[in-house]
Amino acid sequence: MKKLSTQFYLREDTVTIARDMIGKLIVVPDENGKRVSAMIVETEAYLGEIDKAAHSFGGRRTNRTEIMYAKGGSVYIFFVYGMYYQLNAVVGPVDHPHAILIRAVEPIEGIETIRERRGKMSDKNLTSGPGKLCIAFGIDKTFNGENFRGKRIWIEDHKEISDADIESGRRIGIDYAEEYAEKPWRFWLKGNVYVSKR
DNA sequence: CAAGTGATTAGC
DNA sequence: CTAATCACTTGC
Repeated sequence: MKKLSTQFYLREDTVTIARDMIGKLIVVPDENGKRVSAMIVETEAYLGEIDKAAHSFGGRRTNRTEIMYAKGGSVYIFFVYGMYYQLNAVVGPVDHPHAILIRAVEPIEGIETIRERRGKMSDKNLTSGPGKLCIAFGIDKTFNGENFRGKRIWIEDHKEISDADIESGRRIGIDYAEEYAEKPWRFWLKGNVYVSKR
């Protein structure tokens, strides 16, 4: 399968990109170069300047958010709650600080490696949340600033998903964002068991 | 259901 | 400098 084009990430309609990422395959080779991959089943769009839930709201530009201002296709990793990393794809042109949070994936290749990294955990809990999938892929702060067409991590075409199989709704864990907390900018694959609970 | 954990940020 | 907050997970 082939890596998604730069063009895919450079579009300015962040919500559409979030929807289009459902069904794509994330690949992160392990320490031996073996493919570990998973299909994206849940995403959330964060619309930079205008979105109170986004780290870059109001054009906020700090060490952490700097990478959101880079070119679409860049990898944005941040750390929350003192223990977990979150994987995001920066989208849009330079100085357009939008990003897509990858919230849940379904393991496809290298499941044994994923099970090992996750410890004694039921299969359904392997990658069904943004912090979980980072552990499953071995993603940490050093991935921040990488590119989704690079060697450590990339996204490939995998499966076409029709609109009938996609649901959308409000985003999770951003109740502080007032009117933006209600925006239906979360997308998931209908009925998939790896979609995060809550 | 609530604790845990530490980077990040805003506010002095 | 200090204190509050946080795009979550797990084990009780």
